[in-house]
Amino acid sequence: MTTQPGTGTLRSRRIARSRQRLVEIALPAFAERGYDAVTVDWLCDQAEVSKRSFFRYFAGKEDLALTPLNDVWRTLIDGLDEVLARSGPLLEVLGDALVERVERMPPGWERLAVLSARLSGTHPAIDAAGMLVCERLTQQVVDAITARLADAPGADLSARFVCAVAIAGHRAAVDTWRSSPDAEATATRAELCTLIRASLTAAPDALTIRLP
Amino acid sequence: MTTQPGTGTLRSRRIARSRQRLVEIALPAFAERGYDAVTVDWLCDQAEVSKRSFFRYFAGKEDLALTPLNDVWRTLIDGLDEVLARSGPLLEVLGDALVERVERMPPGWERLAVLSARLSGTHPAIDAAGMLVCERLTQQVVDAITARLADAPGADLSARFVCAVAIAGHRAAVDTWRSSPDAEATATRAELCTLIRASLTAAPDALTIRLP
DNA sequence: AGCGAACTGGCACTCAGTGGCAGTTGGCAT
DNA sequence: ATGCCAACTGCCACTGAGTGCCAGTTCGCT
Repeated sequence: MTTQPGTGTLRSRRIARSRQRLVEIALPAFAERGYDAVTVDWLCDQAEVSKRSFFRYFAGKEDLALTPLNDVWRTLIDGLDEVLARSGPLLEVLGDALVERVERMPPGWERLAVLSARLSGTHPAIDAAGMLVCERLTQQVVDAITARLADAPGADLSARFVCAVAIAGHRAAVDTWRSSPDAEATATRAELCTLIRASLTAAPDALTIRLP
Repeated sequence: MTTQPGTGTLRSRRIARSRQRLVEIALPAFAERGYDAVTVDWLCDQAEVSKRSFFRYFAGKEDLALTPLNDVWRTLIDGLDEVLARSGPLLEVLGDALVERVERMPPGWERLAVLSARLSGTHPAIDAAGMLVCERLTQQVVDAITARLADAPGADLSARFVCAVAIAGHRAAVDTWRSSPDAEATATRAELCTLIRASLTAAPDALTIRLP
């Protein structure tokens, strides 16, 4: 989690700083020397964190690699109650909420997010770890929706589809975003938000595409 | 791959038999003693296959665990050209093709598929590996569609959404299927096919679900 | 000031997965 | 039938991710 500095207890700030340091060291290193060539042991050395603590901070090496991207989903999951209390088409509500979270990421998020997105493009295992977090979101949304819309038949299935589409739209947007020329230096979160909105508004019609 | 016995060269049949033996030993063992408690080394001992060969046959332990389910997707990917040559709504075409592959799985597939599906429900890492194969399908479909429908703007995005929905529908169907009482002994592929069809026909409307 | 809970580091360990290489075997041309 | 070659196989040593354990530390709270 990219906790804002100056929040919470001394302890939790120390943890947040260690996490941050690890991410800040890891992502450029992955980009430069390759994901596999950078070992967890080396990272821990650099960041002066014990390996044991590393695995207390992150669910694994892949989780570390995806921190910037996953933080978006995680903050969405955290605030899900508020989001699902809104009204309107679920897909729109989720899309808006997603964009909001991206907008609220801490400054400097873009640079790391691009690196993270590139890694997930080249390393299937990392990509898979990313989908896992999304899957957790889906599960939460489905649970909440079945509770809230208990009377509507098939609401759980609908919720699943909407999440799948939201996630697919986000993925498509990120793919485009990270591939823009010189993205690492110049890509902005505003661009990403626009891409997300664009793909999600195209979604409903997209489903009817036909083969000739 | 669940290759039919008696197909191909002597060599490839031996490989297929070794693969099959590993799956047949592994899935019940996973179910009985837990995924983590069953080591690759032990499996290789039992199946009389060297560890080195194990990793030649399977992309990893998770791949082994998902063989029955992944085989469906893999055969779909293999025959994709024929499938995309059909005409009609892409979602329907994909759904039909998916159901066909399930119907054509070798006899006895159900029992292993249920075990596989249960594992993927309890072990996120396995689940993730499963999504990876689906991701490969998506990629292929997107590529093929952009080539075929080069003129239609946003066809690639549409293809992505359709795949996402097809996959989500399949997942939902499998979840229900594997949870039916005594599934391991009694679940049939016909039931699964019905479930898949049912969720996919519900999909287009599902996207419009609203929060109150 | 000092208690208790939460966190930390270090170490040894397990196990998935890989590299390298020598030995074998099936496919195939003759 | 024979023999060659490429593909496959087994074996062994190795790397590196991730975990269990436990004694020591640190912070928050009273």
